[in-house]
Amino acid sequence: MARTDERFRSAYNRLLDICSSMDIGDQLPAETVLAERMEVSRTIVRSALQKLDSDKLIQWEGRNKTLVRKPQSKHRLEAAESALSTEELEHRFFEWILRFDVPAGTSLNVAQLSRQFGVPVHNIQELLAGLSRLGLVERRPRGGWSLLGFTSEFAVELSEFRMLLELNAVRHLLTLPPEHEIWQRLEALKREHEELKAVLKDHYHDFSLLDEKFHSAINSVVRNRFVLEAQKLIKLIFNYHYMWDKRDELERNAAAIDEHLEWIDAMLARDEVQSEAAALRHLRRSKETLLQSLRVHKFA
Amino acid sequence: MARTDERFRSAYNRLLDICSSMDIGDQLPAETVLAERMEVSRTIVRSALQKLDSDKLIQWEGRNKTLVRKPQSKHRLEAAESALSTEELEHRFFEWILRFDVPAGTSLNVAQLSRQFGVPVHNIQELLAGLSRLGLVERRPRGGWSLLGFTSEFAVELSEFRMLLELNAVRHLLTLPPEHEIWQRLEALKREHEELKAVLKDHYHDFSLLDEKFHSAINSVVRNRFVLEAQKLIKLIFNYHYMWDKRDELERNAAAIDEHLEWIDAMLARDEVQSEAAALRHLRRSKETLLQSLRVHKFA
DNA sequence: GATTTTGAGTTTAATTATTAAAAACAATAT
DNA sequence: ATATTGTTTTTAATAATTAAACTCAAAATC
Repeated sequence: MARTDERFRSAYNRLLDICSSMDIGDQLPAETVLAERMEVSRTIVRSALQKLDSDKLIQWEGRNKTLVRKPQSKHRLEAAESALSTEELEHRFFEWILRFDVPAGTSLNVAQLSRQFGVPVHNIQELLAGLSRLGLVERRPRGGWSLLGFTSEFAVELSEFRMLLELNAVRHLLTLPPEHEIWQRLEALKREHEELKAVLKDHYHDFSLLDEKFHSAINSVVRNRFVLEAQKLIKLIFNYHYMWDKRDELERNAAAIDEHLEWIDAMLARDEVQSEAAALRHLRRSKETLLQSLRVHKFA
Repeated sequence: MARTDERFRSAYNRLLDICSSMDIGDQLPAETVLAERMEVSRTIVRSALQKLDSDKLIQWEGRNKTLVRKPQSKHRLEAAESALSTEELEHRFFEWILRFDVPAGTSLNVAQLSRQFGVPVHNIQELLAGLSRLGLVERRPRGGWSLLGFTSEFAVELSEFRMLLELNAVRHLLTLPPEHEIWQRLEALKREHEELKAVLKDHYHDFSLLDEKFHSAINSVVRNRFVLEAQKLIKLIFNYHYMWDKRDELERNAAAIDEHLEWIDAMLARDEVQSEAAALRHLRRSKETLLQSLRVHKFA
């Protein structure tokens, strides 16, 4: 068979809803109106009307579409569970790779991944084609794909790229006028860091959320689609590593909070040199942590 | 039907060549050896051998494959002209967009592009899936794709991203030791710029090549897959604009050469402040040129 | 008579089915 | 033992298929 009639099914159900809100004997609006309202083509509207007619829910003659009886729940068509969206698929793919430490060089095959994630082969193809542009996977000469990423070189390069982007964000941030909302956000973040620091022993798990919030704030001052796209990947990878590298979590988070605070203070003082220095210190340590967690996993 | 037997046909022809270079009564090598030499799977080798056998060109019994008679040109299978490679396709796609000023928001349809470029639908799908990751195209809700890029915002963001990357490269370059090969390359580039400047009136078209060479040299000191990937796109777009924006080409190139020379001199003098300033001056003007050429094309 | 709406036919595109090709495995000959 | 072949299984590219969108002419309504 060819494409699914999922679009038809959901449109039909929406049409039932429209019928429900009408009285028996009322006329349904014109095909074009329905098509517009339901955001589908007239073709779908017509086939849905046809089904309503043959199910004796409406009487359809020319442009008269009279509601004969109110639809009941038994009339609804069950919608096939919607497949994962592109973003969900991507998320689950990374989750799989990071959680199971799928090693670089692993050959990926489309059919197997398609089964594993319960999505059409097509979607996997597109995902891989996209990731190949980020240098994460590679098409092998005689068909098939091969996972490249998540070697330590990858982590180093990603970290360095992250430094590049965040240092740029910091430089840009320091040129913003005092009335810019970022300064308030930084003040708030400073308070949140101090609050968490006070109760860290019992809440050190909360840091990863605060960490993301902080870095997002810094990066938010740069509006650039290329930077944004890169940050998506960076966030994903760093976050996953935070999630399961549990060694010395308390100590690491305590150190990170102090580094953040230094960094925030330097920015609030509009001190360019100190800000960059503090940013570098934190980003370098972050890179080391990522690298170390990769090593630990490799030899675990 | 499913996939073409193009691979088989070309393998068969190559096998005929091998037979031609042998004498009647000779034995063909083992299947694995043939497969390796011809860079195809044994499956193909075996089906080609089968055809040779049934065409009475060889006698095949177990591991004896005896050449019975020499193949003639009539035995050759005609091969379908080979399709474009992924990179060629990408190149031609950008060429089309930039040359015909395909406006942002244009709906792209896979079947039509497939015909236009003479490649299977499949390849177009993959190309678009990849480009969607760069924010150049977008999948539309009701199927199909839509071109996003090449608005002036895109040009601005691309230019700014380029600045970010090249300034980073400059900073990194200045930390390299005197024995690094980049310094010789810069000296050579300086000479080339001066030579071209002397004869610019008659050879101003040669600048775009030198320009690419110069920027590639600067960027070559950064080894990072994300940076590299971004630079591919940047190079492509800037180069195309150079290619057909012919207004004031002589003046623009003369100015650019002077900017490059200032920049090179500052780097050779290991002057960090001057290098960055010169780089910024050139990159800012470059951005303006790109923007202007976009405007001109839009209202032409 | 102009406009809206419908009917029918055509085109486009997503997905499945199919087949070529590759890979894996097992058996046999050297 | 090792090299080679025979067989089976798996994978991936593409053609066929069908849902959905689009187009245009005819008919109905105002």
